[in-house]
Amino acid sequence: MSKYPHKKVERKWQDVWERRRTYETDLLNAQKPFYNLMMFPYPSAEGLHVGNVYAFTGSDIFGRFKRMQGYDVFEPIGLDGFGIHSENHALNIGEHPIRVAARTQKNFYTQLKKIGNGYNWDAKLETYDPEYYKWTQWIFLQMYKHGLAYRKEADVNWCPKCLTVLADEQVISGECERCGTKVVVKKLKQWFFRITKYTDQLLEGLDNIDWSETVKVAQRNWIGRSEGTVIDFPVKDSWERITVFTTRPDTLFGATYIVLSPKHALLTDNKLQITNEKEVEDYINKSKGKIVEERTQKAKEKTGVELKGVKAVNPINSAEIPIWVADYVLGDVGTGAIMAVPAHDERDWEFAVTYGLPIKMVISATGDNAPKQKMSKENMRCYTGEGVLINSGRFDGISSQRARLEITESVGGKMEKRFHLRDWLISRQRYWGPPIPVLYCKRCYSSGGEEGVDYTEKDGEHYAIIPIPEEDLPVKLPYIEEFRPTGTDKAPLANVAGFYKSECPKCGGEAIRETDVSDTFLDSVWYYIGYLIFRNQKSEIWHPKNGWSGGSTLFRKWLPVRMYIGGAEHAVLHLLYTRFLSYAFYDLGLVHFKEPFTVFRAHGLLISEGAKISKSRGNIINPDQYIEVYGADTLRMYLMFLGPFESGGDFRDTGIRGIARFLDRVWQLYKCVSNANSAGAGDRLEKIVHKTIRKVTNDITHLRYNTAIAALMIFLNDMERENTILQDTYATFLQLLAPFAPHMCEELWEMLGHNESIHHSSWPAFDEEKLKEETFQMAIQINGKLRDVVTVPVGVSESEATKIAFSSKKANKYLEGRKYQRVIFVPGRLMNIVI
RNA sequence: GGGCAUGUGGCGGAAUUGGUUUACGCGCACGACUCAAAAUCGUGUCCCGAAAGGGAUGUGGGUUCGAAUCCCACCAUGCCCACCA
Repeated sequence: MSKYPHKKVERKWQDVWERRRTYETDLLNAQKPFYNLMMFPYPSAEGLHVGNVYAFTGSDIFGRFKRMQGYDVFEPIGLDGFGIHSENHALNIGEHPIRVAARTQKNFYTQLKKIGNGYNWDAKLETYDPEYYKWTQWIFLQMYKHGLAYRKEADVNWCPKCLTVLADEQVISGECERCGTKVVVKKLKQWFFRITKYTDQLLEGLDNIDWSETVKVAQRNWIGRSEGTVIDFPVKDSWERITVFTTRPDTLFGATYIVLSPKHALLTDNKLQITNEKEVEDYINKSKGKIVEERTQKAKEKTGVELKGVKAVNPINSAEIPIWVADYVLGDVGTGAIMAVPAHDERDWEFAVTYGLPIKMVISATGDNAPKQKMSKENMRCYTGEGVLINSGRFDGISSQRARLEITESVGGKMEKRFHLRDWLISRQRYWGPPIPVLYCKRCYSSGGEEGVDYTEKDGEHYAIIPIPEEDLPVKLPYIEEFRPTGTDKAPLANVAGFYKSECPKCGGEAIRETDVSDTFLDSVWYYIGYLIFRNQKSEIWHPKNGWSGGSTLFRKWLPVRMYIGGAEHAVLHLLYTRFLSYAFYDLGLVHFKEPFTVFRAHGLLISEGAKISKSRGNIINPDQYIEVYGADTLRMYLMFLGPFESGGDFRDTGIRGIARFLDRVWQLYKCVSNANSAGAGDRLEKIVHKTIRKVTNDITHLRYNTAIAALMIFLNDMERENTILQDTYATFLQLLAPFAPHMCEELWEMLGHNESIHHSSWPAFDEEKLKEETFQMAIQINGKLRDVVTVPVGVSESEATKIAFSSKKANKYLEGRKYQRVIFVPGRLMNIVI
């Protein structure tokens, strides 16, 4: 047989699979549904990179395995093509996003087909398809109608390069997640989703889902639960009081001053009647313009201004302490005000040192935390740990922990849980997204007072918010030539009169449309449901005016997703938002489950030559060239062989030859296959067959593809040592290899005379009985060191094993006739003589 | 600064979860085939040592008959988050 002709074989089967609809699933009549989902990609200019191939292949192997185990596998694919990412790319190359999308879509699907994954192409979707985003808009309306979407003015993150607001989750270390530009704060009216209503549920739900632990931890951290106390500090000679939140009420005696955030409500209209109003106002204005990064930079010196002519009173000891305003205190964390305890908080320490404010130690470190030398003024440092109270009046000597409760109680404080998670800002002042489906009507505002209608202010005028009626969806994104961001806080659509001028569906009067579009992550919160809807979109039941009522049978059969595979970088973006929406859908009676993904596994990161794959490093790897030279099967297997799927791998193309060699040997072995089908007694390969079935089955189940492939290599090595191979043995081998190398195995399977696809054959079963060995290699150790290895019968007794061990020449050399203290016998494994 | 990982040959990585360290593959060396090369096949390949033997899982300690695996400290690398009161 000549060399394996990968091009011919792969093209042949890709065509046949498509023609025979090998991987399409009858969603309504499936008996054993298994929804195998992979995160759909953002399309980019270069098309698929090898990292995508890595992720998709790992997911596809699992799906193929489940299919062979008898499940009806639903494995859909689509494109997450709406959003800033795609639009920025279009801007970069100076082409309209609609045209870019059309081109990349074609390219992507062609590439995806060449990898040979078993997708349900019938169900494919693109988020920029109006048939898709009419549902994205419908979801917005459901959220709005149930009070989960609202419009409010807030300090928001603004990216000066992308010229749009960003969600908190999209700001990384003060920089825009997409373009790396430093983010500034702006006060704008924006649309939010009320994710904070689900804080507790989202946190608790994590305990009951089978997800990669790293992602759960990331979500817990992002939700950021902290327990503390809310304490009121009265303002001297005033009715006002300053409420602070602290996790360390035990340090209350050490509070030597109060700090208000520049955004604190008490600072407006000089409510505190301070004497240096002008100075404070200047400071507030200055801090407003600061970019987020400048303010959060740890090294950055802290600044602030004292509020003159006013003092706060520490409720525990009636000490009068100064009040400051400083932008190291954030307006949207806690209560926007803190009690500063410089002796026990690093930020307060830094600030107190800068401005010469008093520092009072109230916690003394104990035990292991205790300082080696006695603290003096000179070597004094801030201590943030726990300890015993000092300088705290009647609380002296008690532990931090106890003091938290007792001090809280004695000042009438309230224990409270606080969370870092804040509502999700979903409006974007961009073009390439689904228009938010609401109208603003002036006349409905004037007629006023109607129940269930919200009012808002826009450009200084008052309007009623009128949701677009469901039957009018989608609100189509119009094609406009001038799609560039405007540079103001308005979206490009705000310049398109033909779009925003509209008629109020309620009163028939003039109304204007919302011109912002929604965040990309809203497109992807429901796509796993979208695949089911899309598959059936021709039916009349699938119209937004009917909601999802037509889906209950389908939803119950297929959801939640049984296996979801994707990147861990979406832990607090896509994965948290999706859980949130799913909880909301449940409450709105739209779905029957709360958690959307029963199992989620984060695949590892594929790196190249030790570095993260990125355009700037110039180490992008295009899979096409490898598919061209070696074939898709080889590339698939090579990627999976690099290391455990969940830890990623380093792509060095030297190793790919090894896999190419392996597959070619599998191909060559075909000529050694005998016509005989059933094993005679004493088939030397019987044991390895069953061993490999067990190993590969177990490894695929746990996504340990690298060791599954190693086991198949061992199997091949053993087969090659024989002159002839039984047909059954070879067929079993092909079945085990099929999820990894689907094209070649299909071809050889057909050559063996099968008419049905190998991918619909049943996964081989192993027989425990056939795995039983008669003897094993027993290790003989002396004091835990290996001295000899002997072959002994499997059921050997301890006394027999002891006899055998002591008769070992090698072992005896070390015993030198000495008496042993005892022996440790591990059945089936070893004998350890302790001397 | 916080959280989470990881550290085993020249390299990617195995190790029945506390029991024979280095499976499988790459690379390398030698050999076969060839006029030659490539491809392919075969043999070998943790380190020191002529051998007997000894030493090795980032470093140092501990628990144990026995530790890559468990505990403590330190070092290094990677990822995520970060003025969260």
